[in-house]
Amino acid sequence: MLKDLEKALKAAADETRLRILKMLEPGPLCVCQIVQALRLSQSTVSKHLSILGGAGLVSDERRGKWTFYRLGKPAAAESRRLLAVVRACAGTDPKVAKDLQKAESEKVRSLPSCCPPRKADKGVAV
Amino acid sequence: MLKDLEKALKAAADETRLRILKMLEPGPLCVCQIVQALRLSQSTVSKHLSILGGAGLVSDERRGKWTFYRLGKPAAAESRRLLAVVRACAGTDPKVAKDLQKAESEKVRSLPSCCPPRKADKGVAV
DNA sequence: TCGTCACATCGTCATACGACGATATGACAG
DNA sequence: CTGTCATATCGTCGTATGACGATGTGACGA
Repeated sequence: MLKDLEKALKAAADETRLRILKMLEPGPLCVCQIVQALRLSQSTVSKHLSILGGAGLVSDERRGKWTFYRLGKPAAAESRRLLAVVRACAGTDPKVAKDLQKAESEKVRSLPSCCPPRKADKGVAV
Repeated sequence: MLKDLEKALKAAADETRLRILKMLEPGPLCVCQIVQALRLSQSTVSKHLSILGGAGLVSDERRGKWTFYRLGKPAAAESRRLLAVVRACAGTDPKVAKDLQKAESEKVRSLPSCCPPRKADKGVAV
């Protein structure tokens, strides 16, 4: 349907959400890490993630108190195509590079408290 | 740049503009034909076309009094990719089908007055 | 030159969207 | 149970966006 395509495009058509998508390309992140990297309020980030999720561009996985987001797993055909467009573009954008860097450092810093290894858990795909 | 990608996505992320892009897939149309098919005011359609043009998703060609629009010729890599996504999606949407039909009939009806064959013009790619 | 036609641009209005702080929810620690 | 932490949701505010009618512009035809 046309409306679905519009929804997916609208979800992606926002700088903040594009930055989030770019941050998730290397792998999943939990909300607090994204908040730290973007330096936006938690409520704002949460809402953006909700919008991305509603469009099938990301999916979430609850892990205890934390929620990890990754690039769309359920991925309808259109979402996957759209993600491919995002992946192929703006790869060298300075803001994106900085976000990735921050996310990486936040990942390292928050790992001990944020991602305690659980039994039967072979690492959190850092 | 991230902003360019955002601009292209924002341009495409609107139902009316998606309908226009879908209408242009079979071939160029002039503004009046699009207006008739969409049943929107001329100013509204013109603005949408301007937005699409600014994002490189369509290009215009003046032909006397008329302006024909076609899917983005200058097409930066990202625009071309995005158009491919649009092309691949919502192909069976009922609204799109109806638009195409209307555009086709408008094309036929307006052809004599709208697209007078000019010397050294091998047809207007109807 | 004057009027008309096709289209672009401007000004305005109602609605949509993104930002935030405040608050609700749900999982764990004590 | 109670408190705390990580997220989600709600209410609000300022700005962006899409719709329209009115008007400007440039290319014809009389």
